[in-house]
Amino acid sequence: MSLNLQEKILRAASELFYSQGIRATGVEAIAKAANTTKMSLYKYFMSKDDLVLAFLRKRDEDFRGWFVDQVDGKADTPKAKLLAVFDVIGEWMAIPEFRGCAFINAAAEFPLAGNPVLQVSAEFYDHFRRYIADLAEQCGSKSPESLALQLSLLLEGAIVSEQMKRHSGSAEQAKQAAIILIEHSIIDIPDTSLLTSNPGEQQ
Amino acid sequence: MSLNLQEKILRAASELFYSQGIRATGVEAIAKAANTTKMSLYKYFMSKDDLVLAFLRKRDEDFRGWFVDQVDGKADTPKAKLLAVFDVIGEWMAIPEFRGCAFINAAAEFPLAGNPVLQVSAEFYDHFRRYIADLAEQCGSKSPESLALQLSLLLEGAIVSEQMKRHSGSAEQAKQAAIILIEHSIIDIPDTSLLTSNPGEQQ
DNA sequence: ATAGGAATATACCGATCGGTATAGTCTATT
DNA sequence: AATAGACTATACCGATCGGTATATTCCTAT
Repeated sequence: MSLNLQEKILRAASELFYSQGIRATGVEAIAKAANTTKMSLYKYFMSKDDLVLAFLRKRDEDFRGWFVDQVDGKADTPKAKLLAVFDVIGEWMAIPEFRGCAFINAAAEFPLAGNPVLQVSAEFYDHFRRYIADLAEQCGSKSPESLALQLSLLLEGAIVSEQMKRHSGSAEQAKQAAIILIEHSIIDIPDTSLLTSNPGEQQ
Repeated sequence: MSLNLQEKILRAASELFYSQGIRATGVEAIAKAANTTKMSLYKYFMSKDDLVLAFLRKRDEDFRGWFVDQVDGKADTPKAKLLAVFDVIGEWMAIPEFRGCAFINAAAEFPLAGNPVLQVSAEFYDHFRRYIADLAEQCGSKSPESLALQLSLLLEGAIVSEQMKRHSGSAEQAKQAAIILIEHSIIDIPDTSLLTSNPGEQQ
């Protein structure tokens, strides 16, 4: 029935961190939202920074688990799953609580280079990209890593775009672009390499 | 020689806001960085919020101006410019001061729906997308708005990706994807519509 | 019944926040 | 030389920050 106190605190913190931002959320407000006090909060978490990392790590697990389940519930074949990814993101972006990606937001709030927050955020996207790359490989993509990175750029772009301006069709456009990129990565179309910007400084 | 005091304050604020984050930067630190005091700061700016908006609006102007100049310096034809966009972003992301997109970061720090910060950030990307859409139209793209949105998703994705993990080749991959999308948007390849995720629930 | 640990309530700490009040310094114009 | 206005220096305001000390209540296990 009632949750572990530690989990209650973590849940309250997670919701506030995500909805209001991390720096904008004080520990007093977290304790109040969890129906407890700062004393108990500091019994389970050494510091606010510790709580922030716990939030991000749990979010990493939860989101990826939820995400894979959603995709699996929508599609069976690898190629269909690769496209369903964009539908799942699109549905996520449509919920009113959507406030962008917790990891991108956290990275924006804690810019210092060696910060563990940045590290956890980078790991999340590594995991995410690995998931996409595996699907890409099962599709028969000729360079799964490249395709995975490109698709993840579309996804991240759609998320931050939707965060700044809601309902601008980012997810649909991302999916349309993904269709083209996926198809192009699977079946080769040899005569599209005639596009060069400045032939002299090609890298 | 020496700048307007108001501009000196705005410059100091801009650098600190961008490098450390907005909430993490106090007005006292801004005044100190501008070699002045809080009193003068509050003579020229009504509040910190006012200063934040001034920072974002100036950034909007400056960045877009700088960006267009860079692109124009790299390419002549619309199509070449469309690709040069990715080179410019790639070079920008390589400088050590790079800390992501000021507008995405600001949006992450001020999540409340009606916040003017969010509005200014959305306007920046509207302007940016318009610039891309104009180039796309001059290229003969069949749907310049769609292509522009797709390309901007790639760009925004590359920026946040590079912010979380430096030197992961985001800009190059974004450019490779852009080449395919641009080519596909200009010359039609009719037989790539055989890609459907779940035929029953197509939206 | 009672002891012990878990949780609460509350007050406090020093530091910093955004913002202001007041007095003094400097320089340019007359 | 005097005056005006821009700028500085500094102290202060109430509020809030992350974090702690202390004492009390509550529940459970023996």
